[in-house]
Formats: sequence, structure tokens, C-alpha cells
Amino acid sequence: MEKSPGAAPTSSPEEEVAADGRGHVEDATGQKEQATPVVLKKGPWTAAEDAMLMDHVRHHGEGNWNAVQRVTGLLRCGKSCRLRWTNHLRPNLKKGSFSPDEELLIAQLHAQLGNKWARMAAHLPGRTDNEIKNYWNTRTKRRQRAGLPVHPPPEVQLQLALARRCRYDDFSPLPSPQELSGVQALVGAAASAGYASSRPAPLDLARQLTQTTNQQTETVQFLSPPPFSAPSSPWARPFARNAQYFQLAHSSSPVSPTTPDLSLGYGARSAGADQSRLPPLSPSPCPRVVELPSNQYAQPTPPASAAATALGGGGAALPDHQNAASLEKMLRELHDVIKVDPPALVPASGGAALEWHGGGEFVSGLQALQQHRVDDMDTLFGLLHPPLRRAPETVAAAAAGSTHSGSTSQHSSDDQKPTDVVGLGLDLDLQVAGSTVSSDQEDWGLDAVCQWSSVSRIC
DNA sequence: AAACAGACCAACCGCAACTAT
DNA sequence: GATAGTTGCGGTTGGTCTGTT
Repeated sequence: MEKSPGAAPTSSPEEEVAADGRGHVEDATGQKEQATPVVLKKGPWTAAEDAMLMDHVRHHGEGNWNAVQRVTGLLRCGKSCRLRWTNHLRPNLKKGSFSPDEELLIAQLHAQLGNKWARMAAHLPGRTDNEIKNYWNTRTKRRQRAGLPVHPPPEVQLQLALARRCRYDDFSPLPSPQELSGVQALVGAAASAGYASSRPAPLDLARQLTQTTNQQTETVQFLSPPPFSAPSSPWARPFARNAQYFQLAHSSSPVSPTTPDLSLGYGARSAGADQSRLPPLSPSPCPRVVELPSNQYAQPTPPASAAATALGGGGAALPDHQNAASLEKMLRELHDVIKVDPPALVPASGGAALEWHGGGEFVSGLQALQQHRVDDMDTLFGLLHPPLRRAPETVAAAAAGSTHSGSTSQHSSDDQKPTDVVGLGLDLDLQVAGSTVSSDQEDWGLDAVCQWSSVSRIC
């Protein structure tokens, strides 16, 4: 796909324009407006031109680009020479696709800086502003076409915040529920449109995951999107294309051995880039968090994901709704946006009510969680911003109501579940009917019929 | 196999800031 | 201080490639 810098010339004489660097160009008839114009070439550079430019820089150094034409006779304006050198010829340029780390960093930088490509490039050694700009624009376009927000989805923002906490002890604020309102908007739209049924998961995530990840303990991405997320959203499509980034990341990952856990469900394209020089802004592995059992995905859903799980985890038929198609699309996008994990854990006898009161605490419902998750959730909450920690009474309630004493390592995958609720700022009262949860984590919820009976409260 | 659409990339353009005269 | 020249930046365009219909 990538064109070589020295691609064969495609410019024809018609592509050449007369210019002396001060805007003297041919008129429509080809007549020169000046008597002695220098005809400067446009279009792709040839290998010979590259060689001339490189030779010039070698002998005269960078800068004074307008002199290149005078000194070497190269029929390119200074601007063009500078661009060519900067973007293609200068040493230490990193060619190839962006690594997941770089993509993460770009997303973060763009959220902070906006379209300041040059400043962003300063954080990405070997990358050019043009490269970053192109990268971002293609994704922006894609997302806009899909009617999705341009910036990373909420869980990515949360992920970034968590990564900072893990790696740099950075306790800057987590995304607020307000900042995460995009997800709620989708959920609310679904609710207000009367969507009260479940749909089949875009893909049978849990089953696939159960089959593919139960054998061994892997390093998994903390709060990562599900590995087989339906590629209906632009955030998820690249993920689907590069599933190796987003699934279980072995230490021997061919992609990014040093940064296996923070790849995102958006935009990853290729591997092999040097990961060793990440600037401080780049999130990176968080060993004390990411070493999770491989059955993480097969375990009960985070309360947070419960919202989306209710949409995607059930096996019932599509709703008989006149807008079912559009809703289906919307909900699928929602599913992608929040990167739903397998269906929610619920007590065998009924529904689990989980409430998140925007910036407050979990105040109810956690007793439905089982004992063996408590310690891990505590660990998780310890990573979060203090206001997001669980209320002590909730912890106690969860402990009291538990009947399991499974090992932490076995069930730490649940860490992320409550966090999802917190991070996504969802105020849910999710009821999952018709499902039972066995102690066997593989059984839960796949065939449940989920209902959004109280979803309107979100709005 | 052909047509089409989307993704990706290189390069150009215009403008603004900076520097030299 | 005014002007010209240079450099840097961001927006945009057009070509090529790839995947899909």
C-alpha cells in the first residue's frame, strides 16, 4: 500500500508549472507571465530528484531550501524540497504503519492539542506531522461518516487515565460521566425509542472467548474491547482487522512485546514499529493490572458493560419495532463503543441492580457480586480516582452476600466490570431475565434475554 | 472480470510567523 | 519601521491501491 519515496515519476510536462518561488505561474494558455521563469516541476518526486536533494543536504545542511534549486538545478521550489526532505528523506524517519502505542498516543495528543500536527509529531519521534495528519483524518472521516464521535470512545479515555495511574501515578481526573455522555446518549436514544428487547450479540463473543482463551493465563488488555468486537464501528473495524493487537497479548506478541496491553479498538494497522522509545505521554503496560487469567472474557460482565451486554448478550429475536433496523444499527454501534464483554453476572434468582450516581459511589447492587471478586475489585478501585472508589459498606455487602472464595488470580478478570460502570458513567438498573449464573463462569448469560426495563432513567 | 467505494498516501496551496536587509 | 525572503503549519486535493459488489 505504501508507496516508496522514490516512486516512479508520474508527472508529465503538463504538470510542470513555471514558478520562481514567488508565484509566477503559467496562464491558461501556457504562456509564461515572465520572460525568464524557472519551470519548476510538481508532482511525485523521482529517485534522481531525491538523490540530488539528499546530496545537497549532505553538503550544505538543512535549511535555505530555496537555494537548492539555484545550487543543484533541481527543478523544485524550496517548499517542495523542504517537504520532501522532512517527510521522506531525512534520517531516522520511521516508515510503516503506526504501532498501537503510537495510535494511542495520537488519540491522547489530539484530545489535548487538537489539530496541532507538528506538536503531535514532536511526541512521536520519526513521524511527521503530515503522516499523523493523514492518519487522523482518515479515521475522523470514517467516524464522522458513521455518525460517531471523533475522539476515542469513553472506555479508551478511561483506559488512558488508568494507564497513567498505573505507570506514572498520575491521578488526573478520570473522564467524568458528563464527558462520557456519548454512550449514554446512545443508550438513551435506544430507550426513548422503545427498544426494550435484546438482540443477538454481533458475534458470539463469550462463546468464542471461552473456547479460545481458557487454556492458559495470558496477558490481557485491561479494559480492552472484546477481541472479536463486531467491526461495525470505525473504532472497532481496525481492531477487527488487527485482532492480534486486541486479543490476548502474549509476552511474545509479534506486535509490541513491550506494550501488549493498551492497544485499542481503533486504528491499529500494523506491527513491528519500535516500541522502545515511547515518550512519557504514551501509556504503556501496567503489569500489576494486566496479568489476568485468560478466562476473563468468559466471566460475568462488568456492571458497566451490563448496559451494552443487555443489548448484545441475549439470544432473543430482534424486537418487533418499526425502527428495528435503525435501532439495531445504533445499538450495534453502542455495543462497539462500549466494547461489551460477555453478559452480566446476575444472581440466579433474579436481576442485579447496579447504580452509578454520577461521580458518587456504587450504592447498591454489588451484593449481587460474588465474594471471589471482591478482592480484585478492591485492587481495581485502588487504581481509580479516589471519588470512584467503592463505598466501604458496599464492599462489606458484597462480601457478606458472597458464597465464593475463589482465588484472586482466577477471577481478577472481573476487576474491570465495576470499573466499566464507573468509567462509563452509566446509571443503570439492568434486569436480566431468564438467565441463571452458575458457579461455572462459562455458563453465564449467553442465552439470557435482557431487557432494558429501566433504561429510560439514563436519559 | 469489471465497476465502484473506501483507505491511504504524497504533495500542493495558502497563510502566518519569523528573520534579514 | 517597512519590505522581501524564508520557514513552518494546517487544510486540501488527487493518485494509487485494495476490498467489495
